[in-house]
Amino acid sequence: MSKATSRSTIADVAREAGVSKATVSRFLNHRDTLLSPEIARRVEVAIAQLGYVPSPMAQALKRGRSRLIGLVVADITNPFSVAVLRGAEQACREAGYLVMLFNMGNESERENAGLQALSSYRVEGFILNTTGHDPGAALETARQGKPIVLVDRRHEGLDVDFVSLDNTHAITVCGQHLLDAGYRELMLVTEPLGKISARIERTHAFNEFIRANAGQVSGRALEAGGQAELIASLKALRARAMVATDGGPGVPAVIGGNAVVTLRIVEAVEQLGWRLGTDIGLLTIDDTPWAPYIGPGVSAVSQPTDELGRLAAYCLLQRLQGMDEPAREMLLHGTLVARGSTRRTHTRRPLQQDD
Amino acid sequence: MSKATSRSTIADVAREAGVSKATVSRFLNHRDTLLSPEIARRVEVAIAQLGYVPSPMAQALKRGRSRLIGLVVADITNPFSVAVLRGAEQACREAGYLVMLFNMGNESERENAGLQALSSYRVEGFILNTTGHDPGAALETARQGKPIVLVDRRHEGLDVDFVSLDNTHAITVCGQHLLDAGYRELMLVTEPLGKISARIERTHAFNEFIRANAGQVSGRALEAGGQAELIASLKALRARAMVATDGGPGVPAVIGGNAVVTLRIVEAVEQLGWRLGTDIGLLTIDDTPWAPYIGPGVSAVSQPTDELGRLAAYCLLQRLQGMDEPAREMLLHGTLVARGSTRRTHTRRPLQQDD
DNA sequence: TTGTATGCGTTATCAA
DNA sequence: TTGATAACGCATACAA
Repeated sequence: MSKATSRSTIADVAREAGVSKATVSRFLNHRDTLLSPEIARRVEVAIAQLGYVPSPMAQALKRGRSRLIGLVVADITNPFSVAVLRGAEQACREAGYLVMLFNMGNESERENAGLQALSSYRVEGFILNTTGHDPGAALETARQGKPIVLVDRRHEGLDVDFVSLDNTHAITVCGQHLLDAGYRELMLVTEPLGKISARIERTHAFNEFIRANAGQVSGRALEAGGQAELIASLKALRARAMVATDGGPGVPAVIGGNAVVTLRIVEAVEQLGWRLGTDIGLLTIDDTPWAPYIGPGVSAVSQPTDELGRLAAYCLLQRLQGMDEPAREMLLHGTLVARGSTRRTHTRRPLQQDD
Repeated sequence: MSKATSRSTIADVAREAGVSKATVSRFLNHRDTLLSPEIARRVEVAIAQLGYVPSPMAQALKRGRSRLIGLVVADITNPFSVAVLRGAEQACREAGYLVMLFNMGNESERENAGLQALSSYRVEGFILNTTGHDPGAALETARQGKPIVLVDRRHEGLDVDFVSLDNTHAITVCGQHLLDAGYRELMLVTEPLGKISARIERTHAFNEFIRANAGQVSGRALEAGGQAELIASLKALRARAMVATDGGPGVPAVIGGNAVVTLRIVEAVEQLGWRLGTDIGLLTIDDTPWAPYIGPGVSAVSQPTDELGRLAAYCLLQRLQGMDEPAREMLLHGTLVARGSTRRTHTRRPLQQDD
């Protein structure tokens, strides 16, 4: 084992093995070729003895390749971001890359700062899950030929690989499920759209669904600013449902655009004293571990988050290996998980005799 | 703006400004002293013109200081880990450090791999939220004089700064609250203890609380393995509470050791058809955004997670600045957030007239 | 097959 | 006050 207080270098190994630094380097990089078995042995034991580990920093400096991938997320607090991070990190690690994370904490101004910080560490490529609100650094990065993969959110004017949930499909699944469950008055609630493509696409898809099924269903989309506004909109929604004339029992349904806004909807429903499912339907995009236990269970379209992260990493790795095809768009389907919040009648399991 | 396809170096700046590399370097590092205003100006504009940013890699190589901090978390999926990460990352960034994250994905064997990977990048210190199951690399790191701060989980034989929730206090707060709410039969449910200090401490504190209040309350701790075992234990608990004779209504209460296990308890309670609060009390350590909306709301002792992360970072930064005091232990208090799950009677807010 | 020498982008030591 | 130069740890072109 090493005895030194600071890490040993390639020079230490060379001295220990009685060879030159170049030989050690060759052992490290071209083990099989260009090396006599005897020397290889000596180097090998020296490395083991000193516990030598190459310095990626020095390697990066010399090679111009850092084996680092930059991951910038808008908000690490969002479970979706975390899940993507997990998948991406794992895939990168398996390919010999380490992920440097930059969390913007929902401050879109920090986007450029993040890219620059990671850029200065010479990361070889980026996975971005950001607003693209301030596209300067990203565009510059792309212009420099550094590969970028966008996850969940497109950036205007940035023509690069894009990995995301198929929002149109997801919303259609939502709408159809609500239709099948007998809801006739729908509302999509999202956080303020801004330039966030996922929210915009979901809103478009929702409006399109309503238009396509105009005979059976009506609905509108809401950008939920404050909580008061949300509550007012829910009341109005229910009022509209009440006067619906096509035979339904007048129960409206809401689609939550993501887990965060869904929690706000749940809060509003609670404040109104309504029961999920019976008084109002609720369906959310992005399933969470706690969704089954809110009220009668919150129905959800589950995103393949891990898969999205892995896919993003794979795309990036392909680009790093020189692939030069036009920008790709990879849309994955979500899967519906129906629970009590979209069942217009449901009973709580009764207390059992032997309990 | 830069016109180059690859980043400009200090040499480019020197050429552009008509000075030597050394001068540029001095401008960067000792701006105020040792520099004539005229030259400083020239360097400044050259830097701006080329969009020059120093290479932290090269700096690290030369200085032996990477300005990198390694953060190893047991499971990025755990909201607690994320919250700590957030706080730590922010504090580090404000101090000019970047955080390199390594997620172990709950595979304790990867602990050494993580430390070594980050170590090879010459991170200057570590923040660890890991099991310490395989202490080799951590001990070696500490021996090399690299500072380590432990968060939430101690490592056997590793005498370094430790930042955590005050588990004894938290459990006492839990116990007292349940006592005040009239529960007399208690159970602490944790995930398997293993070598995880937080779980062990909470269990000890719980047993101690029961002993200290033996006259009023009884209880036991459960390491919840499978879900079936958990359900059986809950039934047994309720049975014990039923026969309690001190006048109470025979309602037991459970303390969930963390958010993850609490969700399992919620599931079990649901499967049993019990109502939270009335049929069984529930109190969890670590508050979450969804806790208010599970049943009548799940009571919690909220951890100051952000604070914990920041504090860990501060401790580490102090060590990096050469502080050489004995290892410190910083325990922060949690705060109780009482909700319906610890109210033995509670009514859902009724449907309102004007809805 | 192995060793020598050079340079990656910086900082620090020396002269000037 | 400024400039030339060596060194950080490594990989590679070239020489042997």
